[in-house]
Amino acid sequence: MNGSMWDGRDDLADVITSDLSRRLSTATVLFHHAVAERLGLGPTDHKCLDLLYERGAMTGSELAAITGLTTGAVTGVVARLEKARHLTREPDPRDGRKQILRPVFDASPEIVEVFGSIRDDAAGLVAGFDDHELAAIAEFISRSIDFSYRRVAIMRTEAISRVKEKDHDR
Amino acid sequence: MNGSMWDGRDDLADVITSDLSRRLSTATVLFHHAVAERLGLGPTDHKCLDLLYERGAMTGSELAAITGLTTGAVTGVVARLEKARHLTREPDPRDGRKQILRPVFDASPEIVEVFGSIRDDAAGLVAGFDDHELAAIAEFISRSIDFSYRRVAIMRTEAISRVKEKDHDR
DNA sequence: CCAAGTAGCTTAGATGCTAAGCGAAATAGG
DNA sequence: CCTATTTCGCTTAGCATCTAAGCTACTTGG
Repeated sequence: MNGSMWDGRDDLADVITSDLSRRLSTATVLFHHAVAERLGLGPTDHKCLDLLYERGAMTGSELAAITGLTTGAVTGVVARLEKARHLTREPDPRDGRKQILRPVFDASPEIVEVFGSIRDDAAGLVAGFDDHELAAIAEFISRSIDFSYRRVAIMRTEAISRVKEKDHDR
Repeated sequence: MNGSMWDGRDDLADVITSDLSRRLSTATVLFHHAVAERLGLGPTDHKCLDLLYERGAMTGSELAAITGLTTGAVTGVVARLEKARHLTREPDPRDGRKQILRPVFDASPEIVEVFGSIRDDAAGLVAGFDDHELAAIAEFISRSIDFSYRRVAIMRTEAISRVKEKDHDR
């Protein structure tokens, strides 16, 4: 239960990939949901907004493709986020069908308060590590990000080829 | 966009806490949701099941406290997970009101297939790191888990003291 | 035994997602 | 230039799931 009783070599690697990463995943999902509630957003809205912050402006159909939502759901997400002033919509000058969704960065005092406090706390995550250790951590996180998106893509394509196989033991 | 062009000391720490952790968070949420869909579960059901796997058997009210769900929502979650054979319910011999929710570990071939493939892929996450680097990574993940649960607890208590302040610009 | 607290379930209402289909705009082919 | 196809975002109907409130059953303390 404490965090400092590992001994072996490959054991530690296994602990990271099997146990720690899984626990971090669950904790992250809970955290993400709590932040969404704190901001008055649903989890889906928060997820979409995060993607807009990370990747910059994009269209609704891109957002649907990344999140796996239908375009109908994205319409609702965009309408709520726009009403709450978290994004703006502009028509694409080169394609009249598209609308460019642009995240609003001049955050409200509400958001500054929440994330300011979080950011201060987050400094403790990297306290005491030297450059070499930080580089290893950064590399691990980068690989984890790639891993997640890679597996999401694989699961989506599997889902397509699996089509419909429902009512399997009702 | 590539993952190997950092130079400074504290810059790297900032990149980890501000940028990389956030991107990992978003990727993790998408991943978690995709796994849930792959298993035929909703995101909430999957989150609860993960908690049961991690922490072992618990009661419904504990699950509600950890996830922030109402007890009514937990009732629905438990009913669905039980029907899908992901958990069993036993009455608590010492308290007739409680029901002990026990996760089922003899997973279906479905689950073995999904997570077997994922586990093989995950081995690449730690490839090439030495013991020292792995220890740093493990420590960082442990801190991140603690961080997430700590901030969730803080946000929940803030939400209580904030009570009702709705309809703020409809 | 009775009062108060706790655990889980039920109900009503609201929200948000999917699936299917629409019109408008861009592209391809003749 | 003109039509056919594709793509984009929106609308609608239906459904799943969450919250809030109240209920019953059980436990605990006087």
